[in-house]
Amino acid sequence: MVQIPNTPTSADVARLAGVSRATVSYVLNNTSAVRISEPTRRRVHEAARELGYVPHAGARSLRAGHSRLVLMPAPAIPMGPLYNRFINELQWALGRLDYTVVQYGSVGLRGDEAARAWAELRPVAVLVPGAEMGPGGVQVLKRSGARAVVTLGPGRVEGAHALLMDHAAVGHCAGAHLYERGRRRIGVVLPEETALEAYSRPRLAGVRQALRGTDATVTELPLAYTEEAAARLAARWRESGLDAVFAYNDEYAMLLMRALQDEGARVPRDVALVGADDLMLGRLLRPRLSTVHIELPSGRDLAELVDRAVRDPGGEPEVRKVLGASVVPRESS
Amino acid sequence: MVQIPNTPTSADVARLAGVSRATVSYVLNNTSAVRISEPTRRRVHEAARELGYVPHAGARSLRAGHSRLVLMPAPAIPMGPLYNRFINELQWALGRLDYTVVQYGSVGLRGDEAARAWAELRPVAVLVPGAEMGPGGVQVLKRSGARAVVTLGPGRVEGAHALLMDHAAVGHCAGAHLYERGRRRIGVVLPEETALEAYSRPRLAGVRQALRGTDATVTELPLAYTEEAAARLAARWRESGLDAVFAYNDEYAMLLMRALQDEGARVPRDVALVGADDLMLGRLLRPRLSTVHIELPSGRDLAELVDRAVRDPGGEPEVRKVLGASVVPRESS
DNA sequence: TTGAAAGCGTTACCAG
DNA sequence: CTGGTAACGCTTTCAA
Repeated sequence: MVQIPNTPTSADVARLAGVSRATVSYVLNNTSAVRISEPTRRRVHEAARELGYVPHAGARSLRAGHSRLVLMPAPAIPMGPLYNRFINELQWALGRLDYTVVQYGSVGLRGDEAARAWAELRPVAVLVPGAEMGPGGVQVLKRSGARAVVTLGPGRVEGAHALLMDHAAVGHCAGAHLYERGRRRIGVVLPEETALEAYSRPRLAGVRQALRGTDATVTELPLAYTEEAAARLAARWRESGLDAVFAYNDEYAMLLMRALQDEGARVPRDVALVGADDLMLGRLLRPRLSTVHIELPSGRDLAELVDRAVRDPGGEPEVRKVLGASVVPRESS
Repeated sequence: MVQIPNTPTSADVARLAGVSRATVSYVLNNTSAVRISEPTRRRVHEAARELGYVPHAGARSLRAGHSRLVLMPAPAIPMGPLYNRFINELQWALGRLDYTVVQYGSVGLRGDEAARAWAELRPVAVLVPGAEMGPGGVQVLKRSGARAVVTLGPGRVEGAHALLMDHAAVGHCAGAHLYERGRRRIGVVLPEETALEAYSRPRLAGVRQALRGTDATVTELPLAYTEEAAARLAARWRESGLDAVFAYNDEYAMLLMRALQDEGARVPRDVALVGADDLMLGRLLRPRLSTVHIELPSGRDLAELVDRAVRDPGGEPEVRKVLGASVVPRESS
């Protein structure tokens, strides 16, 4: 007998086990309201295994009126090992709570167009990193059944829970640290990649805030992530008169440190340098790179927040500050 | 009149527009087989916009018998900027072909258990990076309606298309290069993180293959990604008698180079060093780090392969070698 | 050109 | 304890 490779349904399982579809559902979902005899259970499980039966998530959520799907737009730019660990932890924790976590590539869609695409999947919750969603988007998602929308980013959005990742704190740390070290003419590297502006602007603002009311000055230093750009920036060094730089993150800091050293600048004597993200590689430079260590929330905590929000969709949107920043002084500052 | 925030269905749109559900479907899907009057189309679109109607992907695919969902398990470990760009390009290209691409966190599931979880979403195609899926998994996916399963990894799996990313080629390059440079006692760094074994083993094998039949020797150098581990390895340097190292990738190479230099070893005079991945940061070291540049396939090509496979599910599984590797000699070798 | 109805795979209710 | 049945939202014949 040739197996037709049609997708087996619960009806097929029922037929093979000699029971009704309802019974199959009861057995496979361990429905506690109904008691099924042990032999029957065994027959059903056996049949399901034999056919390679896999339930149809779409049909299930159609029937149930809601899914267990948690949608998380994938950030277009790689966010570094730290953020990656956070995401993995979150996925794991949500998995433990029996949610299905899925990352949706948001490339090419923008604004509320993206929200509509996501809404088609009828997620029960949506986690939005960055600042790419407006109130309209939240509206669309909630209207289509999302019981919780959580933003992970610099600001809050009407109707959504917010995990405030205030990158100004990162800049603030760095600025205060450099001031303490006696630096007064401070440059701040701004990556030219526009996708990073959502983070670089707040970090710059943080530096400014830390130095407000002091005699220190802040200079913006736009920089593309290439050796040539770094060399050009370093060449203008002496005339700029800066005595310190906060370099957005460790990668830009490493790039700039090299270029400065090639120009003959002594780090930290002539110019202090601070990065951010606490990458392993920063420790390999000579001098070792000072950096701002960033603390993300634990994935378990966020998973709990999501779960609570899903269970109580009416509750007030929760707003929580979650980004910890602290200077790790090493040798470059 | 208070809007009940129930998610609007096509029936609601039909009611508001004063037409039948069928008409709504025709209009919103631009069905060419049926001609709908312009005023009606307008009324339907208007009603849909007003209600914020978003179609239910699950219901649609239930009816259609298949989805437009392409599933891609997200690798548990960050794969670097190169791989990231490849993924983004792929998503964009598949999006152009009207597929919905989704990354499924595979954390905590393993083997065919994962395949079953994926199958619940009834994807029309599955792209599996790494070597985590066996023939059983492919079977499960195909049985549940997947028209194409494509593996991106070192080997091929029965029943699946394969984009062979032969990391032995990376090691081969490096080995041949070091031999050409006159090195004969060659160490190969093997990261201790087990998740990387799928790549480090083939790279080691490639080095071995490049040196087979020569007078050169190959020594395995297990190394954890910490400064201490690197220092320990470097301390055993003199006695080991090695004159070259292929360091798995640029990050491990940078770590080791630093440790070796701190031990007083001169690079490349005493020991040549080659990394892989061609990271920007490798250029910042002194000496500049030699590396193996890896060329991934274009996302557009893969998107086309997927599309073809979906349209012709019966076709022979396609097997294609797609990983280009070439040495970028700089100053460390 | 439009409408009625069937059916995709599930599960929950209600009879037996 | 088990089975029939209806309903979830959508598309697609078929009939008007």
